Amino acid sequence: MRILLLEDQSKLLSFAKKGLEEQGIQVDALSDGDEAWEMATTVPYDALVLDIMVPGRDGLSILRGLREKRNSVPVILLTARSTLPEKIEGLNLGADDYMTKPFFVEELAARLRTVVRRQSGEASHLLRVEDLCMNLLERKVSRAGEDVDLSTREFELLEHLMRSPGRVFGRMQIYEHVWGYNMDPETNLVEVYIQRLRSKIDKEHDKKLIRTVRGVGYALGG
Amino acid sequence: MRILLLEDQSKLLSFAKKGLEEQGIQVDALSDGDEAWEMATTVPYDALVLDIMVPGRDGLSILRGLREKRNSVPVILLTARSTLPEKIEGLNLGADDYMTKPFFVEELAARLRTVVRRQSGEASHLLRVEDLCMNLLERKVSRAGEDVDLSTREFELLEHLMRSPGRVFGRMQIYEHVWGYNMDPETNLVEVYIQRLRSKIDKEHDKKLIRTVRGVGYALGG
DNA sequence: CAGCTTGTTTCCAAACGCGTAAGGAACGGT
DNA sequence: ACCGTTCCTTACGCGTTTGGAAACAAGCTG
Repeated sequence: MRILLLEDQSKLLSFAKKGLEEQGIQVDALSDGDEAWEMATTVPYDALVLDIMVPGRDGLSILRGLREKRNSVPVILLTARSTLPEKIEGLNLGADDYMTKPFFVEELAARLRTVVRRQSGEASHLLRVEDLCMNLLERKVSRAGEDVDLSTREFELLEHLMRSPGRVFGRMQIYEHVWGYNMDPETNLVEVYIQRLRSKIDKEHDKKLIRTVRGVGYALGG
Repeated sequence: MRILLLEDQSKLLSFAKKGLEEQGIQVDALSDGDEAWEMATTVPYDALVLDIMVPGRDGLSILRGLREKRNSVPVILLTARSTLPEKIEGLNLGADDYMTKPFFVEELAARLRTVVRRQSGEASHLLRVEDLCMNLLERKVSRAGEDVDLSTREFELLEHLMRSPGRVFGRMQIYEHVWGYNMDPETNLVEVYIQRLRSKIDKEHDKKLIRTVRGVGYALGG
């Protein structure tokens, strides 16, 4: 698999390149948007990973340009943790997934693989676990066909759980992904949000989707 | 998996310990280098995570000492973001990896697994002995297809037994791995938990998986 | 068989982890 | 600036888990 990686923080760039290559993914690492556009339009990559904010042409612009040219190469966007609205814009433009920085290289690799694998299939920005559906593009969630509305945090927490159905996540792990890593280990925020999710998702259904694993954490389905 | 974690910032220490333990990694957390040296040279850890700057013996010194003693335990060094030269020195001394602070506990866990796997060829997140299955990621156990639920300790004990099917473990050995080192040798906790496991796993099945070896200890299957 | 050692089972109090409610701070829209 | 929503913290009750101990059963040995 060969991909293009566009990211202007040189440290992150080289780190990610190295990490991906260890996992057998060929990486062309660039830090300039114009060069990236040049490459993306001439080399047949299996996927692109684009930071939204870079010098030269930015990631969104490149994505837009490619889609206008009917180029359907899978694209994963990188955004800073704060910029939420752009996520949606990116997905509307035809991005296949996004990641917030900082991220785990392992996870990026995993998402690259899924995004490339399903290239031939369909259902890009849809997550489903049993009768629970999440549409990343519209940022909507439904259980058994009925719409459920969630706050931003609730949504992100659920998204994280839905990305690996059945897998148990520890609280710290959830913190790190959903909130960021400077969290007070004594708080019980995760419990609070799990309870809110439950009240919206599991409360009026027979089958409970959110599972507690005492002393460890939570999992969805399975 | 059992590791030693040396780090002097108490907050980070407790945070990381908690996070790693959520992922099924047993952690002896220390903040003093001399103690760490003491432990590292007496307990057979699967890996060490050493901060470079700590009171007492520092991380690099411990690493150097171990390698001089031909001890090849995997070591991951922790460094402040700034200190670049020391990274190189650490790797030259035989460290297996390093991480800059601050870091995601999850990533540390991932690297620990890689580093340990590299060392001893460990496998997937699925353990199976006869018709008994354990899924480490989902933290679920089933016997003959039926789910069994276990408390944390029970799970850890079973995991330990399942990692070496057929092998007989002495009580002390089980203590050390499942509970930790500072245990009262007069108690019969292991027996109690073996009994609890049996009642959940062997009780209603013809074939008993947990075997007692009189005067020695217990084994699973075989 | 009697006595000793070793393992099994039962019981209980204390500690712990989780769920939940309530209140205040911060945010966002009008 | 106001109001409603979202976010985070704190605190408490409850059920489970845990570790310890002690009674009980099963093997060995002389």
